[in-house]
Amino acid sequence: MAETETFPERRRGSGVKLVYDLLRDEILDLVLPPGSPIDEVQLAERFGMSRTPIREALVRLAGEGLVETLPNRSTMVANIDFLNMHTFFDALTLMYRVTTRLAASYHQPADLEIIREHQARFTAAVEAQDALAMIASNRDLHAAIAEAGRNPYYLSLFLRLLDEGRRLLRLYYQSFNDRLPREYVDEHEAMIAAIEARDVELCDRLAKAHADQIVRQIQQFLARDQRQSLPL
Amino acid sequence: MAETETFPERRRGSGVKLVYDLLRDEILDLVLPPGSPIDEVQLAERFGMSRTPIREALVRLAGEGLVETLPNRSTMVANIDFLNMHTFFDALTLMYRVTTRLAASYHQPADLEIIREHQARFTAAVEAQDALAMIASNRDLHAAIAEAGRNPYYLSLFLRLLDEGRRLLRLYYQSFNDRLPREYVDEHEAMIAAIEARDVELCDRLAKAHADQIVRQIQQFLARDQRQSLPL
DNA sequence: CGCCGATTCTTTGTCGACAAATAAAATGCA
DNA sequence: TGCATTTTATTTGTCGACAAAGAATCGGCG
Repeated sequence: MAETETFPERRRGSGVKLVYDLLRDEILDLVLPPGSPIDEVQLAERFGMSRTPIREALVRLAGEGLVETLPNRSTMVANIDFLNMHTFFDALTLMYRVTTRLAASYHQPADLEIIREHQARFTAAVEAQDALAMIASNRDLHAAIAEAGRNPYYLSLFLRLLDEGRRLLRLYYQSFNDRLPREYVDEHEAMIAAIEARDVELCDRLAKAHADQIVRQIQQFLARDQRQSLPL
Repeated sequence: MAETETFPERRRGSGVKLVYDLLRDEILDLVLPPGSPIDEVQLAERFGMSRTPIREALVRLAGEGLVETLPNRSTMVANIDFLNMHTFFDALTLMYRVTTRLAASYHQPADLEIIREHQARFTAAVEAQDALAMIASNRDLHAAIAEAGRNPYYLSLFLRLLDEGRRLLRLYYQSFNDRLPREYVDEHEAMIAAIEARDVELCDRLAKAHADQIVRQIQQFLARDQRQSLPL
């Protein structure tokens, strides 16, 4: 029997955010795998609230493409589009480059502190061989760099891509312990130093190399999967 | 007295889309100027439906940043952020370039037909000195080019930027008749030809030049406004 | 006359209920 | 038995109502 969650009295207006955040996490962590049906009444019972805030949370998630809603029919967790993965890689690489460049130009001292905190967490995760923590802190680090670039348009697209990537990496997180090496820590350090030095061109090169490496790694996973699923 | 609109019997589920599309148009056409308060019950009466679908449409619009919602307080049409306009120009220029490049690589014959249709409409608008039609068809043309590039991530960001730009251009649409010259028609023709020739680098240069010109034009408007609003 | 607190009023966030739309099950017919 | 059609069941989309949270108004006190 599933453990019953209990949600204490909450303030008016906090319901949607609660549901939204939790659902979003469960989707990105693959607790709710792609294609899972989402039942409104079931969620309403689980959170102890009416269907209205649930629906609002689902509408927001649909706006970000995390769930898909067929009219008059159930909404489900969005699938991962493996066929057009190259468009994802292309956009991800470009956003890596652009946000890092802008960070070099527009960062302020407080930004670097935040960036270094995330980098410290990433380093700790690598040393602890904690793949899930690596994925999370890596994402947070690059999000912080994008924030320092101060372009909300790039930031929102980048966050969307990073989250999609988070979901993708979770698929293979078991394989990460031996594949996310200390090398990544050094690459991050180099990028942070280049940002601090405000060296835009160096940032661009480092970001591109970093992105390429991540893309290559994911593609390895994908290729391995496709080989395994080949008909014999 | 305002003319009463009448909305005939509609199919279940079509309500939100109706409200969403109409509100969106009214916001982008500045019928609802930035900062306008949005009253749910008023909209509910106007459309002859309950507040529930209205709210869902507003949530979607908030997800795209077209309206801003303060908790427990009225939601209003999002303001135009004139202070950070450069981030908008930067992103717009990059998306012009990237989508045109991709169109050169990935377009198919049917895409070119659609693109040419929009270009024909744009040309007609220029000859008719119809500034509003110019703005609309110019947006549609570039959206079609982005579609031909087949990257949904770029496309969604680009659409958002184009719509924000549509709102911006409406501010100055009276000044357009003498400022959107035939030159733009020729630039479009050159871009379309470069796409057809699959010349990626040429597309990049043309797109950048085109974007720069549009940015310069908007900046002229902005500068003129700021001069007029200078304290004397 | 002006400032502060209580009261009213407006608007939002949430709820439970109902009806339409579709899927699933049951029934009839060949 | 297999297929088409009706019936039931499930789930969504919409509604009207109510209560909480601010904003505006009013009244009291200095």
